[in-house]
Amino acid sequence: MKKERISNNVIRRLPRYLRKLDELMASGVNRISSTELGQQLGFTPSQIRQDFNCFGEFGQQGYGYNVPLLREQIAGILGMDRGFSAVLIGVGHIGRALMDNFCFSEWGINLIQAFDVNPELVGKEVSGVHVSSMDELQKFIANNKVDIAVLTVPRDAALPVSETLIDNGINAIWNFTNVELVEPGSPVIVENLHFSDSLLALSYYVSDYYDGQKK
Amino acid sequence: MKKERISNNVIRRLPRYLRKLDELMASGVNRISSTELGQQLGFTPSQIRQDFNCFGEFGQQGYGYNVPLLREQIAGILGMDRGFSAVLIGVGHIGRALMDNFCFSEWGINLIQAFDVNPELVGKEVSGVHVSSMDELQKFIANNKVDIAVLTVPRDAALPVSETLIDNGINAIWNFTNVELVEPGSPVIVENLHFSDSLLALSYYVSDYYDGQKK
DNA sequence: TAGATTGTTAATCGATTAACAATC
DNA sequence: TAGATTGTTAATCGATTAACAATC
Repeated sequence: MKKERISNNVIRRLPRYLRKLDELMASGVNRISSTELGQQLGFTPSQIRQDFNCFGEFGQQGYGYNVPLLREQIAGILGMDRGFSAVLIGVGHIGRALMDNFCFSEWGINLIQAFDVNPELVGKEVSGVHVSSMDELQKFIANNKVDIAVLTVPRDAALPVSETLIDNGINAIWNFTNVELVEPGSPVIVENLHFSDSLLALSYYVSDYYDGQKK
Repeated sequence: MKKERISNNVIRRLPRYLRKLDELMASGVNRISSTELGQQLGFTPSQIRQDFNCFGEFGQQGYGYNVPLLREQIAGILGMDRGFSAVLIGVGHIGRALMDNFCFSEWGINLIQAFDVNPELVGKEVSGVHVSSMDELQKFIANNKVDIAVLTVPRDAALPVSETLIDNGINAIWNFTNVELVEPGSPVIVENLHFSDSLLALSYYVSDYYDGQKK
């Protein structure tokens, strides 16, 4: 695998490649060219070849790409085979939605424990995952290898909880709280899923569409 | 307002500006320079000035930017004052999480109706929004101005439901299904919130971090 | 007026696209 | 061998950063 710094743009495209390749595999396609793949994804063939070549030579001249092989390569690059473990903090609506419906293991992540303040939830199992009291969070992190914290607490709890996590050695947070958790330049890896940012971008494009119609 | 095509990168930064400005207003800050704003957001002052100048002259030389005024300008650009209406399809876990916890009105969107196939939900109110049968979806769209459809149905229903929506004139979809809804080049505005793509990007950065440590 | 900070042009940097030799 | 398609270099395009005149 090459060592040059991979741009964020490339990283963001990898999961889309992965989903498309899964889809192709499911429909029995074993081989695909960058041209065909580009048409299906809306990318140029050049871009696809450049993207893959960031990580090595996955194709074969005159043939194209072997779908299952390429799929495995990309899964490896994304760390899906590393057995990362995650804990979920905040078994509210979104937390529960993730536990019940989002298949962490499909993406190579083990959700090993959940935490909540609600005494009615503590001690129960939700979708096969044990819910512990927030009081036990620190001890759990200290005694278990936890690679990722999924943060689904209410807005007000976001900052204090994230500070606890970071102070106890958590280095990566999947953030659903719509709150910026760290200062710019922090070494902690925070992946934000800011629903409102997404909705506002949509709102902009809808506005833009209506404005275009008027003319 | 200027007319040049605004790049997607700029659009994606606008909601972050908005959140930061709300925060500044809440703490009573009335005026800010591009330098200070840049430090707080991790952007360069140049970028901030370029971004704002896409839409007009919002600042004042020698002074900086008026926080409430700038906030209003950005809210307007994002279409928050247009009174867009939305319907939500699929009152499952994620749908419910949005209805109960996500404040659509805070972002200028009116959630006017929800739809589900489950007869136990149909006719009920969820967080003040009426849940109708999926059978009534077509009629409702025909008889009401609906700007945005929030798609929170299970994966299998994603494509058929989105086709129904589009066939009935829906032009913008906020997509939580982790499924690509339209072909590349479609005129329909789809804003994807692909949880798995986000998690995999995080997984990549965690892998990358561990690889860096090893050396 | 002097100082501060924008608006805007120019320079740089990086990402995408095109082209083509290498090779299966 | 001929055809296809990659890997990779070069060209283009666009986005970010720097610089500075305009001006509050």
